[in-house]
Amino acid sequence: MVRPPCCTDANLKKGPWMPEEDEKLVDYISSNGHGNWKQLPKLAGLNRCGKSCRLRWTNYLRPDIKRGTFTDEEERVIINLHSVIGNKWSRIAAHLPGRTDNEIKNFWNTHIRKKLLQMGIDPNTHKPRTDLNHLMNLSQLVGTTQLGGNLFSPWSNILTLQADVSQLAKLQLLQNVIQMLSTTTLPSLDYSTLLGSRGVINGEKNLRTEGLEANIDSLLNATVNPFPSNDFQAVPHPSEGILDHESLNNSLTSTSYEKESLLPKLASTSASPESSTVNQMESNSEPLNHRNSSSDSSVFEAWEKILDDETDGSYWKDILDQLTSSSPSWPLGE
DNA sequence: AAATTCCGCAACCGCCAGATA
DNA sequence: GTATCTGGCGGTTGCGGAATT
Repeated sequence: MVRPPCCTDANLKKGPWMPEEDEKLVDYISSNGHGNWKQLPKLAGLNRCGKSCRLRWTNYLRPDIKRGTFTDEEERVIINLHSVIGNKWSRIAAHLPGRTDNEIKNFWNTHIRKKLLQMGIDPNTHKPRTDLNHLMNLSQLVGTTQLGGNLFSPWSNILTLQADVSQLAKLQLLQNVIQMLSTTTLPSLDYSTLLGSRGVINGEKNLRTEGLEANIDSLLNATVNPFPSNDFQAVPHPSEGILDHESLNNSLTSTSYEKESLLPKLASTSASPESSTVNQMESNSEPLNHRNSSSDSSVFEAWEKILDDETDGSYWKDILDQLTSSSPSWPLGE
């Protein structure tokens, strides 16, 4: 069965809306509601297809639309939700009153995506970019002649530029983490444990008894702000795993709700007052910082220490800023 | 000052899922 | 059970203004 296009009438107007068209649409919906979108244009005296009217209304004319730049908080919410559910813009929009899916989608594509890339984070996976080309390019750009088979030597070259012992230690750690990320698969987040441990949704729902049809959006509310900092932060704690859609669904469809999480706690990556919410929730429950990999523990511990030291949450930004200033043509693009 | 390139955003397109006859 | 309709969603396009050369 092949559906005909929604708007087959070639005489219907397309393109930007005129103020008088907007006025007609608003007037009609204000007094009659939108009802059947297909009938609406005719009833409202508009030479547009219903779909176009619906889009204009929902994305622009609706009275509860919130316009203007996105706040840092909104940005964090978008990033965190995106890390969980991906490009589900309407679902993300449901968590941001007054924002439309289209607006969020545009904001993602024009701002956040670039920002993540500039920070060396893959906007699709929300993981640090570890592709070899990226690192090899970096190597070439800093003029190294001593790769010596060590794929991570670019970091060392940068270190010589910085000549900073503190940075050396941090970058050494970063190297270890990247190496680990590139050679091992991060454990999937046991979402049910996470939720249980956080006293999900103010105790309004007991997921363990209400079953797996649990309201995913409610779950998302509980994880919407894992990086409670005033600074932009998208780099996940290396030990917290990625809240990808698959693992979310796996957790939601798994029957092993009682299994112990393999993951360390969801680290608050700053010491900002806002982080107390997460910390409080964690303190009310079983600690999640159990580790089953002793070989990784030193890296994790060091990482946590660095994060603890980074009270302003700007560690990654600083590092990347320094890297980019050392190498003006740092390959930021894809 | 003019030409060109870049960027952000509104709008369109095609597909899908749910509702209904 | 099936065909059709409608609304909704996500990806993409193209225009207009800003920035750069």
